[in-house]
Amino acid sequence: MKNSVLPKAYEPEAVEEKWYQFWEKQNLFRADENSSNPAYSIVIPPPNVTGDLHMGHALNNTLQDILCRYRRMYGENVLWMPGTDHAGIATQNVVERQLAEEGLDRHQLGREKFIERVWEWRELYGGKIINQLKRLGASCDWSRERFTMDEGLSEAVRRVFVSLYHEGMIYRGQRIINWCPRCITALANLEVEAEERGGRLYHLRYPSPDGTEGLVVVTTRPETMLGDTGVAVHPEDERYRDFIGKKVILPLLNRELPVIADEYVDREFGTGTLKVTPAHDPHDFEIGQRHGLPAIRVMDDQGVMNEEAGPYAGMDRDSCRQKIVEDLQGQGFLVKVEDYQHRVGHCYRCKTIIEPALSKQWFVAVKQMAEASMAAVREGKTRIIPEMWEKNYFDWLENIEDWCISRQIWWGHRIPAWYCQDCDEVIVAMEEPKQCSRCSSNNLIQESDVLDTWFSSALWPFSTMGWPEKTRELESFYPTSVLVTGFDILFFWVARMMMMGLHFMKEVPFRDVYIHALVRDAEGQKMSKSKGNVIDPLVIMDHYGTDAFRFTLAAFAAQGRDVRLSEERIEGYRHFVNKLWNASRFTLMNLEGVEASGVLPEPKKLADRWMLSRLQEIARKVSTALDSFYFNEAASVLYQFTWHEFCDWYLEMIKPVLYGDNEKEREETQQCLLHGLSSILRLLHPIMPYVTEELWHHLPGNEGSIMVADFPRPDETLVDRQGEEQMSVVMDVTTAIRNIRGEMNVAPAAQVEAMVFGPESLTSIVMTHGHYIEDLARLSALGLVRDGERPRVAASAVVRELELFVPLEGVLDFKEENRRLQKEISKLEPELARAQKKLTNDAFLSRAPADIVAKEKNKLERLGGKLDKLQAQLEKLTKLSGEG
RNA sequence: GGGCGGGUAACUCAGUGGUGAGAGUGCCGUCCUCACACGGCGGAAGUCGGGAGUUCGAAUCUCCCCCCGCCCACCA
Repeated sequence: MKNSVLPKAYEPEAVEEKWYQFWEKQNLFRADENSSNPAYSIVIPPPNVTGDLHMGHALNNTLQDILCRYRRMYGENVLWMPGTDHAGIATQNVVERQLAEEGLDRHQLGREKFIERVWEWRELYGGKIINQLKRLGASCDWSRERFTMDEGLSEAVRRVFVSLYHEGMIYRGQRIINWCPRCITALANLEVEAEERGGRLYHLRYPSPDGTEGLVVVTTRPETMLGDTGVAVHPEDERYRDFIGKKVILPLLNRELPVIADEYVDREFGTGTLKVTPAHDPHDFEIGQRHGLPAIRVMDDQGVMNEEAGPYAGMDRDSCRQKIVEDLQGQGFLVKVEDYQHRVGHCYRCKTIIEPALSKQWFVAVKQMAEASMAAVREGKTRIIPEMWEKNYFDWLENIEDWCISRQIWWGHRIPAWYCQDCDEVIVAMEEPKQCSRCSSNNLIQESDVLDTWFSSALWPFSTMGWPEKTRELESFYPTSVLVTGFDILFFWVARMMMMGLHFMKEVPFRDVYIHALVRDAEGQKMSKSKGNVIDPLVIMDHYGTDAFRFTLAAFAAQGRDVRLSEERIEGYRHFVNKLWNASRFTLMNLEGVEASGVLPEPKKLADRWMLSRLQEIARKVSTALDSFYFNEAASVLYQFTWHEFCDWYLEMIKPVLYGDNEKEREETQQCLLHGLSSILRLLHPIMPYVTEELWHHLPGNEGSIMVADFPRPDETLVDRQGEEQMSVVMDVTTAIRNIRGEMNVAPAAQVEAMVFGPESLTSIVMTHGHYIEDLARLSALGLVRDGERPRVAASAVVRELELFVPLEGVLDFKEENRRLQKEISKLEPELARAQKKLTNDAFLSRAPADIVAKEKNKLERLGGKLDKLQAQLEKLTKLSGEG
């Protein structure tokens, strides 16, 4: 055996880091904003700086990387814009937790020191996820890496805020918002997760001032009664007609509450009366507005009852609820308590129960922008793929409400608004004003709130490219080609980028939005730390190699489905990487002295013709698949071809030529082999960058990176239908003989003879290319028989119209052969019956398209012929065994 | 309450246009044949969740039902 430069098995750890450094050093990820090549751009969904690479990132970025590498190899000018998100609340929480471990809280530090501390934290840990992305092979243009809080992006944020404010689309208003008493901030509606909970429905009696029974109201949150300023009934509710306009007494606080009539009240629910708490419920707030009821906030920002709560002041909301229920019961106001399932809002960052509360906040009026965003998709300016997500997108935008963008945290973009302490003027500006624009006072205080983290994310496609400057980047790369993301942030991010992009760039931010699945564990559960079912991508990469991992993700990324990751599957694809490795090893062992000629000789041998022809079909399929985001299709086509056509058939078929001494033939085949392998490597590179790069450099004639090699395009001149047809006969005959050998327990090393009988069109193929069959089926000879000369004692088979015989004089097990033929026949019969039934059906004959009928007739004939032959073979066998 | 996705071989999943049910893993048999045992060759294995309908023909289209998962929603 010749020596090989390659080890026997692929060792990922030995090559991955080397090639990543090579790519970076060669500057291959760099996009050229001045290039004249067609541009292809993707902005990364910026991972949180707090983040560790998880399966979601791994899938998301693998898919992006596949697209980018593929397009680059097609000669396009690819920009993959990377960066990270400051992730306001999430990051602040992480650093606060760290402080807590030191026995500190942020208030002790003060705002400035705390922010410094977060920046420090970011310096230390913020790069982690970037390095993990590199490990994954991500070919981002790192020279352009951005952070949502860096100088340029912060300016873009201010510019957008100021502009929207002056357009009247950002305003400040007193509203019921969602308040997280743990994060101590307002949240947008989207940031509240409703969860089904087992709660209680309390029936409370509010007596009349004259001491009579009054009204019974129902509530799930009895502590809010302290903020009640009225009781509402339906105007047409006969039961309560006499109460309207009168008063009832609020127990415990003995406040008089007006009874009002409002159509919002549902007569069917509970008792048909509604306690109105304008400061702690959005509907109540509206009712209060309609009827001029005061709004009394009874809780502070931390969820502790305030002075308005009278005797309950200072209690947290939970113990207050308990105490109130106790007191009401003690005083006879608690009528009844029922168990009640209902949905309760939780903070999406810390899972604390949300408190709806009246508060002055900043809002974006989004209706107009939402309309434009819907129109853009409706008009096809942006495609959402798979299409089913369009519906969700439209539904959300249709029902959208103004977006609360102010957060009472410290980490984030501080709202560029200043309040004059002397005249209450509000000044919104890019830079800090020197004095009040109305009263010239210089006693100005900046708004302490920061912006929702998603506000800056919404600008990502253009802020990362230098907006508001008119940059070459924007000119070349905006709108971006595609956005690749999970459906969990369709509303948070995608819809908002559409709004902002359309508003400020007057153009959609992306042509396509590809929505991929969520990664779950093998049981279909969402991976989470608390469930302990997290599979760490880094561990997987250590264990199986990055390429096997990426291939698995691609193979799993069927559209519109969850991805259930199983390690077994990854292991399977590690085997595939190894298979590719060994195919290359084999190739290299047999290419000694071969120079890459660059020109493929016209292939003459069937194996070469066939392989090259198939390769064109594969190249076509892979491109089509990647163009339409069918990553799994690309992966499976490549897997199938590489393993089961190239390795199993082609490599086996060319061995005699490679080992033989016909130099001319050998050289020709060597060139074809080299071309085949080289093409496979290039086709696989977007999915498996490392192993393909490593192997690429071992092949003769390759100087630079495979990253900049041409992606194979189908070459019509290499398509050889006739060759494929001939090969298919050769393969079928080979398989049939192998089947006989296997089933009849012929020793693998033993050589047998085989002969065929049939029409010349087929026998000529078999005889011309018989050497392949002889070799692959281990035959000592392959011959023709004439009619009437069929061998007596032989195992037999039928391939198309060919009868095939393997004489086994003396060793033929008649029983076994009988069983084998019966099996073949029984496989055929139902199929044949189906075809017969169809063809005797007048309706089928008259209504089905002619080509379908023809096809069916053809099938019947084919199967019928085959069956006849098999039966004849069986008969003969039976007769023979009777004699024997 | 509204909507979406899924239920195909023991397991995990493909099946994009209606016309002969596929892959990987696992399983059985066999072979350590000079690229690869992370391998080769051969084999077994599915009433395509249930029911009805449309059609010449349905895993695929329509309707109903069951089960699983998800999203949205202001009945206190």
